[in-house]
Amino acid sequence: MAETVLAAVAWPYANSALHAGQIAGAYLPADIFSRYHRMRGNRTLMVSGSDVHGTPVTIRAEEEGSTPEAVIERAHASFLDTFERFGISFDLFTSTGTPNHAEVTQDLFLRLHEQGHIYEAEMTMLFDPEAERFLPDRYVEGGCPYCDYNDARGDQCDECGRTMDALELIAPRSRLSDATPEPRQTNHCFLKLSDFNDQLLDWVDPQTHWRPAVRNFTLGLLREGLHDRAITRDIEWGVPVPLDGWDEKRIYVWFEAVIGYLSATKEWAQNSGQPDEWEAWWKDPAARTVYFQGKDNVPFHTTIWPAMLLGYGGLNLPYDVPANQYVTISGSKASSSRNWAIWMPDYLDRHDPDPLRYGLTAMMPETSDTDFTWAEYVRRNNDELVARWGNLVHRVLTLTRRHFDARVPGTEASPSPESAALLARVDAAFEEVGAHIDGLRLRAALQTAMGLAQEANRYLDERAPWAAVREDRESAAETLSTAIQVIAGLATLLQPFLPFTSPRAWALAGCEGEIEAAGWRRTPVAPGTPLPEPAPLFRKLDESLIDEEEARLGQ
RNA sequence: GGCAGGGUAGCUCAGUGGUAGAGCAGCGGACUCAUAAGCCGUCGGUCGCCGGUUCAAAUCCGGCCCCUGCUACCA
Repeated sequence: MAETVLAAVAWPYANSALHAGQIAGAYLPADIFSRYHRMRGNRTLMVSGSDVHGTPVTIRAEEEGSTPEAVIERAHASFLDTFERFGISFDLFTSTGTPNHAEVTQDLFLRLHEQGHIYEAEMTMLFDPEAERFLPDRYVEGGCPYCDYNDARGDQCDECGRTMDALELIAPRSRLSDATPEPRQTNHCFLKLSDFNDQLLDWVDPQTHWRPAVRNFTLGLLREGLHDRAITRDIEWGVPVPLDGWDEKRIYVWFEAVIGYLSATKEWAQNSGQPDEWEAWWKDPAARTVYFQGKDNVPFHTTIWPAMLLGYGGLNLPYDVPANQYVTISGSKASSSRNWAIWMPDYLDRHDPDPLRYGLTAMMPETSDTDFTWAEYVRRNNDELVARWGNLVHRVLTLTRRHFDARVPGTEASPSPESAALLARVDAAFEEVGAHIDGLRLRAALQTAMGLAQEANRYLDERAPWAAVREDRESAAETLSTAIQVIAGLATLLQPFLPFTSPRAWALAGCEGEIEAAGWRRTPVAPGTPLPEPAPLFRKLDESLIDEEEARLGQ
């Protein structure tokens, strides 16, 4: 029976391009997962969008003498371009700036307000008298109250690592104007998270299929007890608060952005001409909603968003939040300010998408941080993609072309035991790889598929069709025909991971039509099928690339 | 400080009670269809340290050391 699956992917903040860490953390796993489920014939929807509100966008616009709209338009276009060129197959990548999103957000806000889960209260915030605006904690700097560091940020001291309240800073100053911020009382709406603490504990505790790090961390938060949080701000750039007398304030981004999963589904349904279709993912209890995130986003998706959903009522809670750990680059944490990152637009201008998709999947940080190095990237490309998989395809097809007139060889002989065994292994791999992908064990899934390429190479060496063709043409025909079937199967198994090169391998093996439409199964290729001229699937990379790319880091 | 993850062959890592594994690097071999790729064999580890449970521990328990991340009213 077909399943219903929603891949809800992190909303990137619209003030810079995407880097490889974000891709490995959320977009690539979501894409592999979604491609697999589509091929399986499941009702699959993958959505996300640009997170466009909040202070950083406004300030960026001011620095550039531009407008928030211009800043986010540029970022949004960059995201779309990256997804297109890297093969991240969203069904909808929208933005939190749409009228639909504002509508859905306000509906949710009002319902929670009516139910008493949102209340109003005074709070103290720091106000910059020169810039005439309230300041987020990180826009205030000053002396750290715990150590003697003088340039601590209002949320955390970079020197000693302690977190603090911005009001604790010694001699605070605004990062916008250098003025001394003054504490001011201001009225805000608070989400009563404490209402949901017990319900959330009861819900999270049995989620044993969650990754241990995600579940344990969430249980820790809940056992400490959730604090109510202000969900409005004194800013102009954001979704208006749908209450009388609140014209000067906006709904705060972290409350609003997570609602994007729901509003994006609704937008997709409207676009598809069936406005009620969104309910398939949000109201059918059998539907699975999977939230792809980096580990820094776990609290929002395992406590705050579920609390909002519980308060609203009638909508599905997350099925899983397979948050990934971080990818470090050559041993150091990625950093925009130090330009220590692999920027996707930059990468895609110089390299092919599949080798990076492969490399990131093979080292995906599913349980702990992992380190990306260009040396490992080149090695995986040359040893695994070129030598193991690409070469398997190439050697089989060139042999067939030379000795069997570029057609899938026909054979009278019944398959040898080795051939039957190999085909059976490929067929069995569909369940095995599928189960790994469905369980978000993507490294294991890819390893299983690539292990078959190695088996196929071993099979070829044992059968030696290049020698057999001289004394036992039937045997060579049978071997090559089998190898072509195996290649067709492997192309399908690898399609979720390598969507650019797998269709080419599929076509080289004589398959016709769309690989994804053929479904999650091995497609047989009939004897006599003409084969196209073989061309390498991957380019072997020169070692000099390592030094060139490393030299770019930190520049 | 608290919490979490990790410390296994030169390198990157898999392995959660029963004679230590993979890939790469090194060495050797047979082969020669292929982007000199592929295949086979081999070298190589007191599984962070100490103690405990057990017939049996990398695997369970306790303590300690080291690394990384998180610690949410940043987005």
